[in-house]
Amino acid sequence: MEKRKSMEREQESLTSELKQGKELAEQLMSHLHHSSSEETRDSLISKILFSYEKALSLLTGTGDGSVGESKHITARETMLESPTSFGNSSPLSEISDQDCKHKNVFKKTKTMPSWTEEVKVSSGTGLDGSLDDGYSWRKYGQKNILGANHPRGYYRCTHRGTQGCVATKQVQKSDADPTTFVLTYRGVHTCNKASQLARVKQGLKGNQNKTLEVKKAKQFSPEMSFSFGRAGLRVKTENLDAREDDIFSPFSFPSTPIESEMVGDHIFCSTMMENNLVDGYAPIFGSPAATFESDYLAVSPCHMSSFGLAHDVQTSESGLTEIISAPTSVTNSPIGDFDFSIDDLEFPPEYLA
DNA sequence: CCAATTTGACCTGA
DNA sequence: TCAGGTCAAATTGG
Repeated sequence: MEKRKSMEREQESLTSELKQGKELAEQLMSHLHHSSSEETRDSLISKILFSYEKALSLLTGTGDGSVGESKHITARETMLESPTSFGNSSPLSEISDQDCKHKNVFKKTKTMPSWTEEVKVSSGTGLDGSLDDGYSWRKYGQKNILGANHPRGYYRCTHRGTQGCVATKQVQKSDADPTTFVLTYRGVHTCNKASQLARVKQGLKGNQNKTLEVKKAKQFSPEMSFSFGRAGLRVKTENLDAREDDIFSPFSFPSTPIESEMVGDHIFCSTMMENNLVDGYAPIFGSPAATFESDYLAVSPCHMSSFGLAHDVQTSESGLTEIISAPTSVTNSPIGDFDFSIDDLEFPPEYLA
């Protein structure tokens, strides 16, 4: 019961930090509209970041240390699928698994990494189901889920047949918030596209230390019911002119754990997840989370982004959960992107499709 | 014509 | 037995 109290306190602090972050963001927005001095804006941005970092530290327990639930989470970590089934294991092994499919389909998916994302789209954008994450998916099924108002769509990588890519994802509209989609990714992309993306991403730079921090935080999400997203980060650009294409960028999720950051935190989520899994059930907080893929990690500090409560996002298989929310006024240029923009990236042609 | 989606049947694990 | 996940034939769309 002690624990519960401390959790409540912690949540309060967190909420307050997040609120503050939101307020600051709003201030910033208004400053933007009134073309205030750059200093003012910078200062606001710094405050916002600080606020989020603080919130994050509350989550990770690296801050005031009031986070008492972390181990609990760690324990749950073991729910993650066999670390040897992916990550540093060669994708080929999975492919060969496929060879002996027939009846092994379910087994296979069970041994795959999986994580969940909650994507909030602004209403009226009609983006439903088209949350482009850079990979091409092919729908192979849809099911009504018990207790859910909306059906769940099942997608697999288009290159499954040609390249044996085993990545799959599920998309389901949230009951609570129809503008939110819960995406559950399973498996690692082994298709060319995956490596292309990886290469592109490799070109990005960032702050690795922060990345690790984010990673640690992300590890929490599934257990603590906290989700991370960029909502709070997207402090600005009320630029409603943003085209729908831009809308997609916030949704450029990591479709594969093998990938690292893209433009947002969600990506390392996958990466880190993989890393941690690869580490076996290594201690989350002490884990360097630096394994084979760590070179890809390149994230700007501000990707600490925001978190929200993800009540309904808990996934069965210990998926990582994150909320990526787009502000109602669709925008681009999340704060974390100051170092680069999507436009700077050379996406493979089909990526833009 | 080919690739993607739809949808009911089927399979599996709990 | 049932819910979730996948298959695959039929359908649709470019």
